[in-house]
Amino acid sequence: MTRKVGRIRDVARETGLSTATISRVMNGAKNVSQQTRQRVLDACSRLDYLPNPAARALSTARSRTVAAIIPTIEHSIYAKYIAAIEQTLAQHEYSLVLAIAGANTENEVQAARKLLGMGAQAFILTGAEHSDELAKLFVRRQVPYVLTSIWAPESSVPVIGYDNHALAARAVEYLADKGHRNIAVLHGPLAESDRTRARREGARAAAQAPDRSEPNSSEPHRPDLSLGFVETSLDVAGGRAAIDRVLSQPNRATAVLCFSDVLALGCYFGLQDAGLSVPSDISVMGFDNLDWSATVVPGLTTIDLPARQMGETVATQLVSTLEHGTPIPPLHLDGEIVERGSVSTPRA
Amino acid sequence: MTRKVGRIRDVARETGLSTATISRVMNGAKNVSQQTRQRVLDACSRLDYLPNPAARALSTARSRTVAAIIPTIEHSIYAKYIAAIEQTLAQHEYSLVLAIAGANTENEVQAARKLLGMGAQAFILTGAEHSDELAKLFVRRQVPYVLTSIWAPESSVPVIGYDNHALAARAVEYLADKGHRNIAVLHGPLAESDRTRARREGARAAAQAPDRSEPNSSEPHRPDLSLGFVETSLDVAGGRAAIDRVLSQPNRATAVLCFSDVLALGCYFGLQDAGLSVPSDISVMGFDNLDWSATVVPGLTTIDLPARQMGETVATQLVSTLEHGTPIPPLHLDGEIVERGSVSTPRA
DNA sequence: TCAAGCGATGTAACCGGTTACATCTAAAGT
DNA sequence: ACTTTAGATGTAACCGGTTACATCGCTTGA
Repeated sequence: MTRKVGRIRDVARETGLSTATISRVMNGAKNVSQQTRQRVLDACSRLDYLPNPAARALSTARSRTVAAIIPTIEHSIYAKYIAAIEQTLAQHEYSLVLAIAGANTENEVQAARKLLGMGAQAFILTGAEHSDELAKLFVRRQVPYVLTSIWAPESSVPVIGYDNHALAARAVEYLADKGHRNIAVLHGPLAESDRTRARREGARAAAQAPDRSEPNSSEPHRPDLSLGFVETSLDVAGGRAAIDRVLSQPNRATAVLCFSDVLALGCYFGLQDAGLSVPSDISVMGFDNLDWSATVVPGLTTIDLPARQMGETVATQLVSTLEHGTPIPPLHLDGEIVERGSVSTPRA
Repeated sequence: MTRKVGRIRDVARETGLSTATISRVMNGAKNVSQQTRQRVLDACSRLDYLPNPAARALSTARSRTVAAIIPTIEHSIYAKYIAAIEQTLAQHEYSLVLAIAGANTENEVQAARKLLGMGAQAFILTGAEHSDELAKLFVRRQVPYVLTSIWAPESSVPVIGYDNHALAARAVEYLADKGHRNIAVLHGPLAESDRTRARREGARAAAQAPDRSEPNSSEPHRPDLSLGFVETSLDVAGGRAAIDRVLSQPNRATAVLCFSDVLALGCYFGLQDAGLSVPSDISVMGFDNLDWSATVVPGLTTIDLPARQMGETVATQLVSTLEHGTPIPPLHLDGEIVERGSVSTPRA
């Protein structure tokens, strides 16, 4: 039985060179004659040689692997983000190893251990809330990691993301500016996501902020703003169930702010069922700007989260830390309101 | 400067044992005394020792890593599938490395090369169409791989998936049984997906099949069935654009079969815009059974694809090949029509 | 003509585990 | 009492690369 796969020695034998030279060619070292290089490359393709990654990783102490631990992949916003990370890493010849940990911080630690034991050189986490043990694990091993999808400039760990608190506040202000005074806020399970909690706090803060309008303005004062929060499951069905609760409340909201476009889609169908139309009967605003939110009828006014950009940035930064030791600066990515047809001024 | 991370030697020194014994404990070999085992485990946690994966992979020639190359992740159906793979692999202490190759077979070969060069021990591919070079690569290295999301029992490579041709045919038959004779079929780019082409062929075959109904039945004959295909982009916007084309045709279809729920959602909004209602004016049928398809109004009648089950099965099979050399049998997973409210008999 | 310098290549130690084989001890069998 | 056997542990070769250092030959300048 012959060897399954060529080793560097085979290439060395084939070319009559030493393994050192082969290695130099494979790694693009410059001090190899053009002629030798070509001879080696020919032999490599003839033998279908590919360097053994484990051996390479062992002697260089580098695996070219980055790990991401995410709560779930079954949410388009994460999918977009993961795709961006993967593509960017691929450009640098790095691979992405994925772990899906749910919202459980214990799972996360276990996943991290597994991924470390698989050779991950850096970690991408989501959100602010993690087990202390996780941080210890990374620090002890000097593994770089970054927190994403949040913004916390004061954090001692690099953070790359958007400010959920501020964006939610901006959304509330936007609705208030449109004249809404009674706003229902729909969101996913609070216990599972610090980002959701940050958004909720941001919305609350905006509602309680002093009026920004001109002192003598005839506009009603912002402090009149009343917010009702509804917690539901983070999917279309959750949005649909939640809107029913909103509609059954005595003093009905004139606008619904959903902390995910997915919830907003659920609202659309719930409202359609109830015979109400958006935005003339009730305004709906989303969060995420998923790819379909421009297509629904009416187009969904929402907050565009820079998911793709976040993925690219994180990957780029991590690669440059790994290659050159560059420290990772905290990076704030801005979201923006994209106005479409689902929000109007409330009817008189 | 002290060592960053403990090595097996450190544990050996700490416990006064040899590295062989430590290794035995780490790998759960049975011929170690209970007492020694405990001593080692204590030392490991004291030193925060984790075996170096590269060293381990090098000497065992096993990386505990499985690669999946998928066309895109930004499609819920893939997300579900990937999640299932990851979870199943995790249960067996394997990791998933992901590459997103688009529809390009050249990309795929490159990705495979990269993943091999990263230590992937097995591959999960999507669809039937791949570069010959890819197969050569795997065969030469004796890397097991399986084709998914399709069904091709005669294939020489293990296949685990559903039969796109048959399912599409079943969908057409279902609509025909409901009385539809003029059906529009919406699908994504043909060039990008052999699965789409298989579905299209299946639909065509069903339309041309001899009538299955009773010889003396008063039902019109199946051969009267007329099918119109519309190619569009595989997203909600594509569905919406396509339905406009369908509506503008002279002899309007009474039912629209979408080869993805995502397209169906686009149809819903397009039809809403056109003032038509589902299913009384026109029936809509999907493909995928995404999580929201039960929630839209009316509920979407669609074909449930066993994405989760497929992911679990593939992962399980691959692990057992890697661990015990079990050959992978071709596995056919069935989809099923889930009836909801979006299809009715055409109006007289 | 010769030393210095440089580019191309070879030698061999090393990365951190695994494991076949050797060794040792103590219990069991005769 | 003496061999056999089995269980626990140690020794050291090996996995397949990388790379510091050594070597060699040729060019260059004094």
